[in-house]
Amino acid sequence: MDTKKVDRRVRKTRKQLRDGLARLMEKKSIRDIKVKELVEEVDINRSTFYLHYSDIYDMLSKIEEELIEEIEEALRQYPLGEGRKSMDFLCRMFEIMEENREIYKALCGQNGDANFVVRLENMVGSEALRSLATLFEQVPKREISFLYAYCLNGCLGMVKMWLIYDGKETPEEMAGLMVRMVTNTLREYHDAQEKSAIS
Amino acid sequence: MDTKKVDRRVRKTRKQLRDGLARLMEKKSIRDIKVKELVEEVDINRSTFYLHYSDIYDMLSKIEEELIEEIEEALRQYPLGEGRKSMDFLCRMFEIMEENREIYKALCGQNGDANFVVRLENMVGSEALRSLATLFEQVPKREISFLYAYCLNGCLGMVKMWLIYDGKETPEEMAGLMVRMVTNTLREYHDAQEKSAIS
DNA sequence: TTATTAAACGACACAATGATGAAAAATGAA
DNA sequence: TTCATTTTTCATCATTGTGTCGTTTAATAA
Repeated sequence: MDTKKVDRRVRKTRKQLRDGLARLMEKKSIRDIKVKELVEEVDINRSTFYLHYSDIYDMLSKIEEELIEEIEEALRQYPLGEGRKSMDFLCRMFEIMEENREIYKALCGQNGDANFVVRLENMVGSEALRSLATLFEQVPKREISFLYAYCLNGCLGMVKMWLIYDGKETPEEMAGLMVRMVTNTLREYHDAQEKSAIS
Repeated sequence: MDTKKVDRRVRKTRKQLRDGLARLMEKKSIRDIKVKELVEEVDINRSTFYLHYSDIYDMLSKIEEELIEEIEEALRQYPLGEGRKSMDFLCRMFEIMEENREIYKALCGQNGDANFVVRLENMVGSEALRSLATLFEQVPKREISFLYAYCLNGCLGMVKMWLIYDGKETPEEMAGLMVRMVTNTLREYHDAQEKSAIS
């Protein structure tokens, strides 16, 4: 990584700002966190903030970018395909989220950023459910998008629940539970497929 | 209703402001809509805005309040219980959302308000899934909250999909599809229940 | 040690906010 | 229609946060 190449001072201030933002987001909505407030929280000159970000939302979106990137890397590492691979990815995803639980909690919670959730959804969704593509062939065209939305948002709901209520479940347990949920939802179509395979 | 009791001027300005906000929200995120901008959009004096709302977010939350209230009324009208009642409520809910599709789209979409979605979720969720309480008895305690989160967020995902992509499905079709999805998800537990009833 | 780079500092014009009091306009009730 | 009431408008003001700059100070990598 180019992590080592960045000036220590830059690393330090970015970390301070990021931690400070997470701290402030626990207390209040991002909508009324001011640049001035943040730099006072972490005791950094306001000019310095503008050296790194153009405003609070720019900063937020750059943090989100890093988080998304981390998940994308996991997707590359465990390219989805057959069952086992999906589990591996999901486990890794929950691990990543556990490591950054505070910021994920803030972003996915009540005062969170709907945009971030949508981005997560699109990225994971388009990949994660691709492995179930064959199942979807049995679904009537008109229903596909709703079935897709149902499963995807359902999974995201589980993630949110786990994040926000500080769930003690291990990444493995969560991944297993999630796969079971989706499997149940798709069983109807799965059964139909088996039937048509027999006849 | 006290709708008639409010001064015509007040009704007029509130409506202007509300429509103007919806118009602005199509173009940009609520986060950078300014009071000044809104009052210029609808050609109303800035002081007048402050006569009604303390700021843009106060205005938004009051609009949300009205929307929530409308759904709550539907819940009172069709108190959930057994199957048929749930369908009636869901149909009515989709009707309400269809009538206000633009504002719902804005609030539930990418630039939407996470807080509003959470409120919808809590209200509908706590009521709508109560009717399935008996089914949930069969679910292991540890899994209940995740099953709940999965179903609830899955349903919400369907709603969002329908709103955002201007789904042409009728409220009845959507309600039916939604019930089917949840039923499928719960089938595993439902079957277990039947088995245990036999043994 | 030294050249480079980042952070701090002070200053600036600017935009939006929120509040105020008084004048003008619209309204509902008689 | 008239009139008292209420809302909206208007001009003004102090306040706060924004974004940008040039300079100085300090930390860093080599």
